[in-house]
Amino acid sequence: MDFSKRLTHWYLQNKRDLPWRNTHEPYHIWLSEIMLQQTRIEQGLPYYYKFTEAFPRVFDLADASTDEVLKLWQGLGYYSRARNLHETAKYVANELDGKFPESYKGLIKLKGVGDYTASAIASICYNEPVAVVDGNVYRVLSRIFGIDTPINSTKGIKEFKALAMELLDREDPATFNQALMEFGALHCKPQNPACEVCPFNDKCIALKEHKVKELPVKLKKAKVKKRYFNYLVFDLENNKTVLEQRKGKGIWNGLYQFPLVESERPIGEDELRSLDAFKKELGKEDFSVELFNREPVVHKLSHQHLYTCFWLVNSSGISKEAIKLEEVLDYPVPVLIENFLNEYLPEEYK
DNA sequence: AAGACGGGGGC
DNA sequence: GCCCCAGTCTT
Repeated sequence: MDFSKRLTHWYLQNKRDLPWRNTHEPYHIWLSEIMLQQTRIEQGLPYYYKFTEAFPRVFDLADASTDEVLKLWQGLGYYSRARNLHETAKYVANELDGKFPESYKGLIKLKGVGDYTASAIASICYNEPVAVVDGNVYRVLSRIFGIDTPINSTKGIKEFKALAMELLDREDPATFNQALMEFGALHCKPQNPACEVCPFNDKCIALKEHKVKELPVKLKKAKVKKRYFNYLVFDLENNKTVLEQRKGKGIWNGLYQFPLVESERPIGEDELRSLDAFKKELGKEDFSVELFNREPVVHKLSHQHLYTCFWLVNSSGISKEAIKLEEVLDYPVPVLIENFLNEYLPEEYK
């Protein structure tokens, strides 16, 4: 029996019932695919429900404010996805009359849509014969075919895409693509794959050569950097505080946070007061500073660890623009800030 | 070609 | 502590 037949047979018996599997509408497929980039289905699912309820049509998403979109995206990570999502929604709504491009070629021009997502939408919505290659596909194909080319090398990316295209069921690319990914997610898992009961265990090279645990091969990534954040939590009279929007290319672009003073290493109050960045925040103001957390909060991102201190600053006549404390939770903030607010804010604000 | 970009979960 | 997750964009 050929590859596609075996795979599809497995899929029809084992597939999960997911909300985006009950539609071919490009808006919903696109939404789910953007959300699921580098994201587990269990983590993305609640967000899919939130977005489809808040924005039933692409026009609704286009009409929202960026802050509104980011607030709903809060906690899902990789926030450039949310900004690109919003920009593409506005483009599709306003320039394309609400209709998504109907081919891989057209789709891949959209912001936030790369080879994987364009292939997924084109195959699922329009039955275009283009193969998806996500983390699941790399793992399944590298094992069954015994391919040790690094999956994050230029050569590997081309090689796996070509193999997936070759295997693709041209009659039903939508089912084939989803079946291959679902098989990787549920059966040919990173750890403890179910090789004993695998439909491919008679031909899997990795199983035959005892290389299941070595495949796929991936080039190692840069090591984690440590950073030291000092947030100035202005505890202004009348229950107000100060938030600033992060700008630029770094993490959390577009999200809000307390005024930040970054340091080279952990510091105490005297050192904090001596930093130029701190003086810039609090020039000639009359203020007191009190450390909120005895031990730094360690917030771990995949590429950096943030050692964070929250300093409660009591300042009179501050020149910064303050917002009411009850409005703080309306702003999109990093999980690090949200966690602090949940500890710090009085109950009546939650 | 190599980094940057989040947060959560498995072991 | 390290790896992975329905990847994309920038440098």
